[in-house]
Amino acid sequence: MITPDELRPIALFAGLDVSTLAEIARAMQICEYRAGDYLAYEGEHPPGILYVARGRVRLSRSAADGREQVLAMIGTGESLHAVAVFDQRPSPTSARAMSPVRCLLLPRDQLLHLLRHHPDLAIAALRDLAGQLRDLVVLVDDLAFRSVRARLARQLLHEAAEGPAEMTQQELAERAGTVREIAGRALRQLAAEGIVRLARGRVSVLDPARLAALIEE
Amino acid sequence: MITPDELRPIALFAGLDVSTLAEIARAMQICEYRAGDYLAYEGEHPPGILYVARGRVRLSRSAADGREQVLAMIGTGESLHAVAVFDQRPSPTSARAMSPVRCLLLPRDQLLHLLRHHPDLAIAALRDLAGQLRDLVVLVDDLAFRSVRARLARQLLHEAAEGPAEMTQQELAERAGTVREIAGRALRQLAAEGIVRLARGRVSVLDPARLAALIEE
DNA sequence: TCGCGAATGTGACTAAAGTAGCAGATCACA
DNA sequence: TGTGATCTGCTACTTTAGTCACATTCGCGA
Repeated sequence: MITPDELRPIALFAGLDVSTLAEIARAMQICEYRAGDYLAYEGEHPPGILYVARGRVRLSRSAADGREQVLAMIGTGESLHAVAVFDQRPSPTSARAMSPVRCLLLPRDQLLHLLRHHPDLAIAALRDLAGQLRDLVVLVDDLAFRSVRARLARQLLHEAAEGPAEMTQQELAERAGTVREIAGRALRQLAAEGIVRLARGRVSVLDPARLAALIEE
Repeated sequence: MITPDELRPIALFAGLDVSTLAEIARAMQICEYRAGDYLAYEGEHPPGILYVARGRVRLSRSAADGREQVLAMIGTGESLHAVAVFDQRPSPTSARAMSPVRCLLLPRDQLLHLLRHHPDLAIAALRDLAGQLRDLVVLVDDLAFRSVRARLARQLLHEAAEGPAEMTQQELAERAGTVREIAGRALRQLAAEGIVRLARGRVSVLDPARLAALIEE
């Protein structure tokens, strides 16, 4: 059983009254995943929207030859599967838990029912999708115009905003849309320039300002 | 003055009753543009959603060095500016008329008012945004995994579905996310292989099947 | 503390795409 | 009809990123 309190971290539901929250809570189911589990694969038809209550999920798209491009990292309070649920076509992305993940599933029918009776919720959902669209435009911009070095800089700034980024060079490479060797070389150069410090499974940003400047070539 | 009839081509409004259509029509304003005009630039705050009633609009994103990546071509019945209108941040894209364009502007306030009172409209808008998101995922996939040749093949198939594609190599290059010289080379090779025929300002597809095969490497 | 697996470091090579520069073709329109 | 602008063709060169094949290092549990 889900309590309305558990809906609090989900931005979409902020500002709803208690009885509506209770109604939503009743419609939802809990899904738990271990780190590494796939929540869903490309091409599937998800049963409803998933809201992440705890943990981080990686949305990605894979090529025939096994390469993988990370599209977004979904954190607490954010949603998954909106695209496929709203247009009722196969999901364009795979989703994988990068840590232990707790999700709340809102089945499609119940979602539509809620949207019909709570216009503010629909408008909040529109804002949410608009944000996802904006993020993807930035990704396209990155892939079309920027070098690996610049993309790495963006990832590092984003990931190491507070405290060092705890991730392998492999993972960092995939987020930046490149391969391990290239990411490693770029990182070592950044380290040589005194912009970052490297350790096994960790990158610390020493000079955020210069890193930010690198994003714009 | 806009008549409800003019709203017919806009898929989003299909299925609404006549009085609602009249209400929407009253709230809208007509905007006309000549081929080549910019409807809006990156970073602006659009006053509302634009629906294309006639013509084609190119959404693009430009780099500091002048390169341009086409994000989408918007045709009759489709919408513009949804992202910025819903999340109230600067528009992430520029929009340019590629032919004489007639648009209907629905100001933000009126849009929100309509959405609040017509839940089906909100759900249709969510479906619309979901479709845009799906298209962008395909674009990311293209940029991350496919060669210029494959991207060109996709553009050609899409654009020359019926009749030859009437566009310059420059325009084709921008849609495929590359530069003129590279697109030209790839086109000449396709021509040598008998897959397309080239003429000034025009590309005819001779062998759609082989072209389709090229998309998957 | 041994050893294994994961993570990282490196160099040589290849491929793809972008850059530069210019010539020739074609079109629109004065 | 000619003339400037636009579009296209072509070659040589540079850069960036990806591939391959190993060597090395580190951390942790047996």
